Amino acid sequence: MRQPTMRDVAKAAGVSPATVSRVVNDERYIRPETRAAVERAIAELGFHRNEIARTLRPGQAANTVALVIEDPGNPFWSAIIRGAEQIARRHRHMLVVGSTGQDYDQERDLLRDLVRRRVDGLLVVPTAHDHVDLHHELAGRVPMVFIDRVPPGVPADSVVLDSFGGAQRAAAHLISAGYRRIAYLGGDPAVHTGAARQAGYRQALADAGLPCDPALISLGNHTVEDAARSAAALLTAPVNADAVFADNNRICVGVLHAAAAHGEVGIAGFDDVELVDLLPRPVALITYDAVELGRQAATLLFDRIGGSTADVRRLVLPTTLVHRGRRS
Amino acid sequence: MRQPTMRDVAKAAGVSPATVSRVVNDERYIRPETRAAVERAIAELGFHRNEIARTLRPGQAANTVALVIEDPGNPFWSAIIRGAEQIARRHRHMLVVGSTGQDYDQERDLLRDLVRRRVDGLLVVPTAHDHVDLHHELAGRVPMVFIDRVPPGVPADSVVLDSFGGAQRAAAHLISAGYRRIAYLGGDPAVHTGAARQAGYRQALADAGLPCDPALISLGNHTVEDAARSAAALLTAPVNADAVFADNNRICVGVLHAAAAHGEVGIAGFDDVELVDLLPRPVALITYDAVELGRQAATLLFDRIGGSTADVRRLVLPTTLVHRGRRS
DNA sequence: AACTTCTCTGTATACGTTCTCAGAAACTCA
DNA sequence: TGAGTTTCTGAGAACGTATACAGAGAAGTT
Repeated sequence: MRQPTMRDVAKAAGVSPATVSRVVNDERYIRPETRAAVERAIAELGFHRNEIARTLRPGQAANTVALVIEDPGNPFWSAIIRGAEQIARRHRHMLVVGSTGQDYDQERDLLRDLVRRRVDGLLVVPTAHDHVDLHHELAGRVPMVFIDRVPPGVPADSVVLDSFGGAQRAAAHLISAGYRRIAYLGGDPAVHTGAARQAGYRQALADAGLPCDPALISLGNHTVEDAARSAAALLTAPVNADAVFADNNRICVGVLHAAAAHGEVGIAGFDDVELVDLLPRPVALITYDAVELGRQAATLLFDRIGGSTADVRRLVLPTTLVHRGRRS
Repeated sequence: MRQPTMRDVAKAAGVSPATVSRVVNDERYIRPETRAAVERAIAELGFHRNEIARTLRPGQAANTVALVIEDPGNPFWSAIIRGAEQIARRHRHMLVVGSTGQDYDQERDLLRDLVRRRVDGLLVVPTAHDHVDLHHELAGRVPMVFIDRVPPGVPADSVVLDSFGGAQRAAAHLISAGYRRIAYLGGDPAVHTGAARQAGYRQALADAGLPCDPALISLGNHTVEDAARSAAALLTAPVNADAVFADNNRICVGVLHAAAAHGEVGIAGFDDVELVDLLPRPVALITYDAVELGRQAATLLFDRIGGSTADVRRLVLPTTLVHRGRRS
């Protein structure tokens, strides 16, 4: 399956490879008959310019940016893909999506591989682990924008959500609805958003003068099933929580499953979740524009690729508290 | 931001570029001190081998396969991504994901771009339009496997779901539950799965001796909102459907929204949908292993990349009818 | 008519890597 | 000690493309 080259096209059209290159790049100064002959040869042979070889020339960009996320199955990340893709397309760049599955080794391999392939820029959701040295090293070699989480001390742009504010508002809502024993269900405590959201939750409790019972805090819930198990435990004796704040959409789904077996339970969560509005119970959710998150990050990236040397920028996107679900 | 090259490393280590290449590729016959010197220089300069240049050499594969899907936001496609990625990783290949958004022009541009970048193979969910010539042309140049939809007449492997059988079973279930005016809500009628599912639905009606009222058929529902509007119309006069079969997960969500405003409505749908099991109404769903779909397709692809010249293979994955939701 | 400018095309080189070839040094075995 | 083998390294040629340079012919200008 060897692909035809410009040399093959040149031979077929009876011209030099340089002329073929000129036709392909639509340059001036080509006799119409020559152009026609070359185009005929291209069509006949089914020639596709080898973009790999083209990129090798100095000054030729790969016209590719990469997005490294955790799991494309989560609607949060896939919305970011859509946003980033919109902007990449606008800049006539190809978007390569890779996923890490929360595994640092995979993130490292993937990022190295992308740099080796000389992508023009990287959009990265770092895994939890603080291997700042890798990010630091790469940030110096290729334009890079961090999404949702910011490795401390790495000089690169970033776009995150207002995790603290959102969580604080969600918890405050539960308090004002009369709940007093509000549990917090989180994922990996090393993830920065988790820390920020837990802090917001604590702040809301403190603002209301409520004590923060450590028994109400559950961390390390990585899957829907983890969260369902943890929530079930928290909602029964001896903890007896009367409400739950879910750190993210996966955890929220797990909590909803667990809560189905209980009566009155206050539920709030970070991230929007589809179909929650049809559930027979009220649920408060912190929502935001995830597509915009991807767009903003990509916009920052292309600004850097374009040569911007502005100071490091840290965007924080606002969140909104919405009320889903219905009183049954 | 020029990246250091092997030449730079060679100069820094006081050896020739060939020796650097040998160290990087971990070849035999290198003096330990030489190796150490080169490795020191690599670390010092932060050298990353240029994979682009490497791929240019004849016989060197890009070690990249691409997956072209419609929309990464739909859990159906993202599950396929996961499956394909598992297999790609196992074969030490990078997986590039591109999306077409159901737009044929984008699919064409994307596929051309991928071929130009000399990916080793393509996993493609073709858009609805029957531009078979493009697929035919590309299938001759690069190993290709079609997922979920099969362009007619293109000599390439494919993996699809048992759409006909699944739809038939779902419709038969609604009939056996006593419903008689069962509506069919579909998307783009040019999509092959849609045609197969509608055929399965009609077969079930025919098997039960039920007439097939054209007023019960609604096509062209591309979004959740489209489906909700269509379903609302079908469930009221003059059509007065008493049940709905939803062609895919997006449509099913729309139907669920519309049905919330009605009393007793029989609902069945193709694809699984999260949280449906917590809804206060029974819903029958046709489920399957979407991750396995991606795995099977990638496995076929790597088999071809490995040089297999077996006859064209067409895998059909089975589906299961499950009962979600609860009687309220 | 001589000169300049414009149009068109080919030759040759470079991009960063791998790999063949070849040569030098060190080791083995008679 | 001499011939053969193994270990190590460098020079140089590709891979497919883009481009600087040069050159030739045509057209325009003085």
